Order: sequence, then C-alpha cells, then structure tokens
Amino acid sequence: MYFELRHLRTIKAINDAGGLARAADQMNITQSALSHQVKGLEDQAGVELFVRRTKPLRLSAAGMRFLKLAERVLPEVEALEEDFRNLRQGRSGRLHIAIECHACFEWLFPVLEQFRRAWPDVDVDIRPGLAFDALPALQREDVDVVVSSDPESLDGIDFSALFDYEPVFVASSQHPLAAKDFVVADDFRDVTLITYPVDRSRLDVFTELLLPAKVEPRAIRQVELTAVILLLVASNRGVAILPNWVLRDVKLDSDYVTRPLTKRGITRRLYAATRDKDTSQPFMAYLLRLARTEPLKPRRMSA
Amino acid sequence: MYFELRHLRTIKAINDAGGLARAADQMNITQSALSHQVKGLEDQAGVELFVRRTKPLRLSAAGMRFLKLAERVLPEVEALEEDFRNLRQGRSGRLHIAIECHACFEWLFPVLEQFRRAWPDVDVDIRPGLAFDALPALQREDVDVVVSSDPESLDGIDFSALFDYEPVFVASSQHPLAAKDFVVADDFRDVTLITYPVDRSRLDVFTELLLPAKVEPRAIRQVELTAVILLLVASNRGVAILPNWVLRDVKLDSDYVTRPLTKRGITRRLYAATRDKDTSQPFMAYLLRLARTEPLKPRRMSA
DNA sequence: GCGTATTGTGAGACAATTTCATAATATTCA
DNA sequence: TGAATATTATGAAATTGTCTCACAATACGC
Repeated sequence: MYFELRHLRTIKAINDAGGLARAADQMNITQSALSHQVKGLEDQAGVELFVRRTKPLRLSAAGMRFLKLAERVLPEVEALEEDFRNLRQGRSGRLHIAIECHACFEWLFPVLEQFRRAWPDVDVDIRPGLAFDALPALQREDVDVVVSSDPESLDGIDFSALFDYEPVFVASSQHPLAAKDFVVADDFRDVTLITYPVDRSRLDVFTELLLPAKVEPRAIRQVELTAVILLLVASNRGVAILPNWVLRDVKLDSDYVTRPLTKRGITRRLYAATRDKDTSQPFMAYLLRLARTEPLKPRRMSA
Repeated sequence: MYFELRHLRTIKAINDAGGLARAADQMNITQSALSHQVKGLEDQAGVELFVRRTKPLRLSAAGMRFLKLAERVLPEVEALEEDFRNLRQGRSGRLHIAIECHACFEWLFPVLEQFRRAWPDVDVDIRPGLAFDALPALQREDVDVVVSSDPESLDGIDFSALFDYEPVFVASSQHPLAAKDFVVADDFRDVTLITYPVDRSRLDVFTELLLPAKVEPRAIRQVELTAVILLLVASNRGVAILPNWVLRDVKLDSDYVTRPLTKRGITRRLYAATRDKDTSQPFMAYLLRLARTEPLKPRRMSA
C-alpha cells in the first residue's frame, strides 16, 4: 500500500471541485485519467474512498480521513517548495556560523542582529561547539561560515579578510605592569594570566608571544565570559590579552589599563571562511560587508 | 516543481542508511535507480540536496530541510495506512449516529460507553443535528447509523429491530389524571403537555394518539432535557409522554405516576438503520447486539 | 422517459522509473 | 603512494505506470 502526494492532491481537488470531472479540468488532465487514478488509489488503500450512489461522487467516511491528511500535509509541502524557490533566488538560505575565536561573540551579535532585519528568511545561528575542525564542518555543510584568524588554502573554501585587530594587554591600573608603556613576553613570568577555556593554539597570547619566547606564566585561570574576565582584571586578580574591539566600549572605565604587546604592538587579521559557491550569494555578500564595517563603528560607552 | 512522497522516503532512507548504496539496498531497488531519482529530484527542486565532496554523500543544508519535512509527514502517512489496514480488517471505522428520537440519548450513552471499551479504534459520535433527513445522510455516508422508529424500504439500507418500548403517560401524583388506570386522547384537552422541541410528526403522542383523535391539548410547552421534563411534571406544571425506558430508573420516586396510553397501552418498536454493506461489519454487529440488550438491563435507581 | 451531466473501462500512446553494464571518483589500507 | 575497495554517476534498453481517446454505463433533472 503506497500513497503518493499525487493521491492527496487528487482527493483534495475532487473534494474542492465537487466532482471528478470538474477536478480533472482544474488539474489539466482528462476525467478518464482521474477515474483511473482513483480506481488505482482505492485498490491500493483497499478501502472505498468515495460514495458512488449519487452522481457527483462524494467522499466516504474513509475518504474524509484521507482528505484530512491531505489538508494537513499539502500546505507543508508547498511551504518547502516556496522555500526552495526563495533559495534559488537567494532570498532564503542558512547561515550557521562557527567561531574559532571566543571573543568574537562581542562583535558578531550586533552584526547578526542587523543581518536578521535585512534577510528575515535566512536561518541564522551561531555554533560555538564546533570550534574544533570548523573547516571540515564547513566543507561538509554542517556550517556555512567559519570566523577564524588562520587562513588555510583549502579546496572550495574562500577566506575573506574582515578587519585587523590588535591583541592588547589588559591589567588593573594597580598592577605593576601598568607602569610600562608596553609589555613583552618576559613580563608574563610573574603574572596570573586569565584566558578563555580553549586550547593554547587558539589563543593569540601563546601563538604570537609566549610560545615563540618559551615563556610560561606563573598561573593560568580559564574564564568563559568576556565580562567576567574584565571584572577579574579590574579587581587585579590577573591580567589578560584581549582583542582591542572588546575593550572599545569600556575604555573610559579607568579600573584597568591597556598596553600594546611588544613595543610595536601585534596586529592580526580576522577572516570569514565560506564555501566558494556561497561566497557571492547575495545574503552572504551582505553579511561579509556588514562584518567588515560594523565592528569598527563607534559604540556607546558602558555605564 | 513537484515533490512526491517517494522523494521524501528516498531522502529519509539515504539519511538513515548513511549513503545512497545502502539506502538502495534497504528500499529493494538498485543503487542506479536511486542515483537517477536523486538527480531528478535535485533538478526539480533546483537546489543541491546533497554534498558530494565526501564519498558516502551527505545531506546539504537544503537537504536537511527536506529531511525535516519527511520526518514530519511520513509518520502521518503511515498512520493513515495503518488506519486503512485496520479498516479492512474491521478493527477501525467510523460510527456516527443520527438519532431521530430525542429521548434516545438516555439509553444510547451507556451503550456507546460500553462500545468504546470494546472498539477503541472506532471513531464514535452522536449527531443530533441531523434528525431531519437522517436517512439520505446515511446513504451519503454523512452518518453511519440512524436510530428511528419508522422503518422505510430504502435501497441499500437495512433496518434492524432493536427493542420494543411503550410511550407512557407521566403526571404528578397530584394531577387529576393520576386517578385513572389509563389515559385516552380525550383526557388531553385540558392539560399542559410537555414535549421535546421537535416536530409533531416525530412525537409518539401525536402520531399515535392525538392526531388520529383530532385532539389538541390546552397548552404545549417544549423542553429540551429529559431531566427537566421530569422535574416539571413532578411539580405538576404539566404532563408528558415519555418512552418507558426513560422512567425505568426513577420509577420508585413517588412524585409522579405513569399510566398506559389507552386501555391496552401502545407499543412501538425502535430500529437502527445502517447501510447494508456495513451491517455485517464486526463492530456494527457488536453495536446492534449491545443496543438490543443494554437498554433492557435493570439499572441502579436514582437517589 | 429523454436529454444531459457525470463516471467507468479498455486499448494504445506516451512518460517515468528501473535495471544492467560500466565509468568515474573517493576512501582505505598496505 | 598505489592497489583494492567502496561509493556514486551515466547511458541505453526494458519495464512499469500514467494519460489520452473513444465510447459504454449510470445517475440526475425536467
């Protein structure tokens, strides 16, 4: 017993049109074809779907059940068809973003907030869980964008530069190192370093400064939330390295100071990785444009 | 762009089996056929449903939407198929009952209560609205049983006798007519008659007694609920004619008395009309058996 | 009843799906 | 890396299913 959507469409059409002949007209097929089809369907179901005592035939009790199913299912199917039409025209789609850098929440949220207004039909999500192996996940279409500062040459993957940022040293204004104009690797031997709870290979402090200099901080404390890191730093429980954009909106707060890493400062660049076939999609282009400009805009200062 | 359930089944199978070849096996079809089908489906949709970078191919973002639809829709379709299988075996079905006689609620409810326990998959309902034209509705499969006391010879309709009943006169024990051993038509000239709010042609008092004798009661009051009729009768606001089964469970209550109509009493017979093709259905036969015995069983007396 | 509207049926035309055989491509493991 | 294996793709032929055409059968309305 195998039903098809065709059958659901038929039942609904016959019910709507109030008869087999009219329904056939409406579906642009012969009345004969419909008659055959109904016969086949009733054979399949093993149940009489129509009452044939009267002349425009009517749905039987069993037929009514079939109709109910049709009226629940067909709209859903049509919604998907509409969805795909939009997808072809680039109006809808999926935008699941994996972020490798933990602090990126800070600028990504406002970006997505603005994005949603422009592309309401796009299914937006952030998936922090995939920090590992984000690029394979991108190739597998588990996600659609990966934000990363380490571009790789990968088949079918585009890396678009977003903006430059500077990992800066943050410490309490009471901290001894606050007296310096800039900090260097050796300065970390005697500090408690507060970091995000991720592998060292994904922390700028280590990759850019401490690992090359083979310096190990006195202690490391891992904290999830950026706001909490800043809180701990302000109360002089440790120091941190954070991207400058994080500090933008709290700079006037004088509980802590920021200093460059090394005399010249360190500059890094953030990239968005996308599948090349998606890169030029309208909504993807829109996101990239937004992500390039939004984080650099001035923002209101925190209280 | 036309989707079919076949496509939903395919997507689901490929996802479940984790690959096209395994899915083909599982569906008892060649791998080639599935490949062709998927190609056709993607052409239809105009959207890539699978990621083909890797070897066991995987669903793309768009494919996932398709899968979601499949997982919502397919169980519903299978439920209907199961429903039809039951229907063929007579385990499920519909039992919508039209009652012409207003008082039939009284014995029908307990009957259906018991029926439901034995046939939980049958869709039971009472449709009092259809009192008019109930038999055409039966032919049209708008209902499945009609309870009536006026059998007609109709094509495709069976009338099964249920039980005999006696329309009896009910009056307050204070009422003058309570003194008589039986009542006749002429006795009604000076009484207020309480009836159900239906046409006279469906009230036994009129069809069996008053119309033939051309007697008109002094006043008629129409009341919907049997319990209310009894209440009014008990407080001597009028008299009524009710089927004896209604009075069975309140007989010992001495506020009112019952008397036969005419010296010999009047006997009527109740029938269940069904479509002949349904009459021998197991659950229909069960209902008829129940309806023949249940109303005659002794019931607990009311308080 | 008779004309009209509606549904049913069989044979052939047409379209879609499946199979078979085989190529192309990815993955695995030595 | 390269051979062996697993997986998917493709084209042509066979098969199956669906539709059309012509007409028979049946119900409806006046």
